[in-house]
Amino acid sequence: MKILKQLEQLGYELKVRDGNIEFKFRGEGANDYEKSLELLYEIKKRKIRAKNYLLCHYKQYKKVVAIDIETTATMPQDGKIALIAINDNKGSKVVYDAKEIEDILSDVEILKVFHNASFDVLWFEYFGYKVNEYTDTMIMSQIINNRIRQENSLADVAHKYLNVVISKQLQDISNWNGVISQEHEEYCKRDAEITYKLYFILMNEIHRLELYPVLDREIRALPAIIELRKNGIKFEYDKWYTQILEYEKEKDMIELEVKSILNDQELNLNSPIQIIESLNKFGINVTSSSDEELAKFSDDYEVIKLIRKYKKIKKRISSFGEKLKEKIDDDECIRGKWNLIGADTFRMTCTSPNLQGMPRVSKEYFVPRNKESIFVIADYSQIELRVLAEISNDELLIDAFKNGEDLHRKTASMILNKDISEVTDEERSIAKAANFGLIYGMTSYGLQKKIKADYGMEVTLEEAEKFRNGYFEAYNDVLMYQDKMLKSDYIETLGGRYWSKETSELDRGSIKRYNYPIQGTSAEGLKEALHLLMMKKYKEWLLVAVVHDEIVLEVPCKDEDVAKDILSDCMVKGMSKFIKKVPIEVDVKSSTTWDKS
DNA sequence: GCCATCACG
DNA sequence: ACGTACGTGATGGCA
Repeated sequence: MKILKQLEQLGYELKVRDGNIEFKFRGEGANDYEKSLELLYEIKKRKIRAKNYLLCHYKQYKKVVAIDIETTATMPQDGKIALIAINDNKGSKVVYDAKEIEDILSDVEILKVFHNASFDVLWFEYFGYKVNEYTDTMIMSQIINNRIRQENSLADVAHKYLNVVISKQLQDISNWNGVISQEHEEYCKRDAEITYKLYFILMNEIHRLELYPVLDREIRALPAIIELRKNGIKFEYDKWYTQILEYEKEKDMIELEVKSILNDQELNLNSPIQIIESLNKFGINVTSSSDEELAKFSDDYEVIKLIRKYKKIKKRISSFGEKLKEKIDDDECIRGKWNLIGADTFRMTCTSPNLQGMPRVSKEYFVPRNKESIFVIADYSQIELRVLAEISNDELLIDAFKNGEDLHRKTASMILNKDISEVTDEERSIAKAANFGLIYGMTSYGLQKKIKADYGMEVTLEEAEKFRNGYFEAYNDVLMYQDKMLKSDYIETLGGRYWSKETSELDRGSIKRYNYPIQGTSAEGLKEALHLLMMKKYKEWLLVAVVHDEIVLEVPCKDEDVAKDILSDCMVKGMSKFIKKVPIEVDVKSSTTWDKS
């Protein structure tokens, strides 16, 4: 038991429970993480059943290495791996061919550390090298600092924790010119060394802040991100383009019409300032050119309807027209740059292009890459409202979901004090706007505007106010939840993330505090689901898109039914890790396009 | 480079 | 009296 003694000295508390030895870092003491890993590996070798729920759960590695690669392009289909540096506690070396480290990459007893693993692992896997057991110092930094888009580059993190300044001079691919110099090798080696050092420092921080479960979940979700980047999704651009040309014609016609009605030939309909000016001159007192503002005048002026339509079509053409062509690879697939932690709430994001924001009308042009395959598409039913039910503990909300009621209809019936069967479709629409808006702090004025913009329905400010009051009278615990969030010093998700004085604080009194636990928990449940899916899916199934509450798989037609079962099962199980008080429901279907229909 | 706007959830 | 639901990414105008 000498080893256990040593672990105790390193700051770990030992407990024997159910025949297992559990370790927990006390938060003080030496906590030499590198040494602890060695000791734990010794224990594992001697077949002592040891379970360390904080350190690494069941994972103990015989060795840790950090790896950094330099590539000739940003995406693997456009280039190759030019240089690989690998570092362990004995120093670093450089190799040019991934083949030389193939055994290390696949060894499940060696932990590979990358800074931004989804980049490096994507490249290795694209060229046929399996990478088992890896982790990511960039993700650790994002989790520790609760900052997502800034200060997480290797240079930033190195500066913060190692107090070293590293130059980015050689980082730009365009400076490489295909020639690798001694300088490049040193640069690459240095990055691997820094990554190695950072791993142990950041791991200590993760334990100290009790964020290991959060890290573990993000790391387990990484393979899904790599899949998304690797696979891409097929897009029938030529067909979409003929549609775009139609939109173009329509847009030009509307533009002429608007100009003639407003008697303003110089008007640029893309300029908010000019629209406001021109409309004011015409006698319509808009204060902004946003759709919500224009909606107020839509019933009274034909020209407003035209402008609203123009803006919609213009958006499609400018953001999703010819610009998409350059994003399409030789195999007709679009590969977005998916980010695992893109939002402050830890939602995923996607850029160039943003595949999470494709317009509904374009979805029917996204198709499986061959005739023998089909999309299996699943999405959570009203997930944020279910998370709200769990967190707020609101009995009415919980009952509604337990009984499988139509929540919007129920909300309308509660507020209007009438039987569910008597609720009209219009009333249901208002309740729907209320359900989605009020939980994040919408005012009665905002509700009024939203109802007009989305459904074209007029309600007075008094009616909206009455609706709002009625909502919180009915769902009283939601009001309690919001009040608690405004005042609390500590805001948390159900998956273990938190905002506090020590990590990062959310503005006191800010209504975005309502949203963070809900959107954050939903994102955590989705990542748990993605992990399960990656374990359970057949290897020929392709993960092609993930949009916050929706997962799209591309599977051989013969697997259609089993894929539906597995996908919805994983989604339910993943989210149910956190949501216990209400059932999780998933709508699943198969389709020859991404169209929801 | 920032702002307003609008695509998605 | 004032401003008025959260989280993103991409675009065009404007300075």
